[in-house]
Amino acid sequence: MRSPEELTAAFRAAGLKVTPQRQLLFRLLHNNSTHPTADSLFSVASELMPGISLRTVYQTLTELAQMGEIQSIEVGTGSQRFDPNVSDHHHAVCDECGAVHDVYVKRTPELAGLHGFAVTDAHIVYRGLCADCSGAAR
Amino acid sequence: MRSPEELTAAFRAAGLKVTPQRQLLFRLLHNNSTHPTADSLFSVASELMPGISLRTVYQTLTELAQMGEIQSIEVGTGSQRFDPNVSDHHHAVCDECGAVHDVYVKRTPELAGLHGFAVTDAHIVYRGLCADCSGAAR
DNA sequence: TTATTTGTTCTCAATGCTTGCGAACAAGCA
DNA sequence: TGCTTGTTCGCAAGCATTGAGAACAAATAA
Repeated sequence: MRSPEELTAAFRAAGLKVTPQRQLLFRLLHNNSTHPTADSLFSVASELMPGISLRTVYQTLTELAQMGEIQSIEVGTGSQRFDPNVSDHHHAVCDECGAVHDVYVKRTPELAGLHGFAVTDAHIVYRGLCADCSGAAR
Repeated sequence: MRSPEELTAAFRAAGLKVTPQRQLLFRLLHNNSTHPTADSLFSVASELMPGISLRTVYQTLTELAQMGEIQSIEVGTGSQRFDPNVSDHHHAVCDECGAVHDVYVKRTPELAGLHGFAVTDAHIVYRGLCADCSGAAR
């Protein structure tokens, strides 16, 4: 996604208002590679802005997703996750700690054995253990 | 998954009881390639066995999944889907009608750009329009 | 600076999906 | 047939997410 400054301009250009809540979320999402859930963002946001509503977090995330600034992903962890990285990539989910990592793949395989399906998107979810969890202790 | 008869034997062998509810679900799942949700199975089951509980459907599906007879998949349609096809395959979801089709892929791409992640599973979800929806009229 | 408009935030309730719990029940075996 | 133990059912609770409406504040014009 674009920088908080650019988003501010983009929101205004779109006739949307730039509120402190939105600016906070812009900042929390910028360069954020943790693939946060709405709730985890809400937790962090609440510390910086007590009183902010979970509803507002959801709403802003939805808007950003509609604008194409972030993408909403579903990796089987029960709740939506949001990713400010909107380049074409995939995800690796650690079964141990739940961490989600970005993965780049040379070429997504063409589907086989199915005729007439017009693919517009393909998303791969890898599962396993991340470096931290598969490594050392435990 | 195995046939209703084999499942019956397997359940008994595992010390589990074979109830009419379970037998019905075995039959409804056998050769079922619709990737049903718990609720859609419940609807069909209810017509054949009025009074069956959605709770029982969930429970039996969970057991079958734990036994490895079916797999629970999550393709971003809001609810879990169950697939009696437990071979190594992937899924194509129609954005129009929601249908889920099985897809076989020659080789899942190795992940790149991420070090130390030990992959145990990879699942690809394709999105687009199925033959029925991308084809003719609409 | 103030007033006005219009989009935003917040609270609360409601939804959809899934699971926990406990009482009534029935399959399987002696 | 009777007993034991797993099963079913109904209901409530849990979590994630969304809808609705009143109070509010950003943006713009006066």
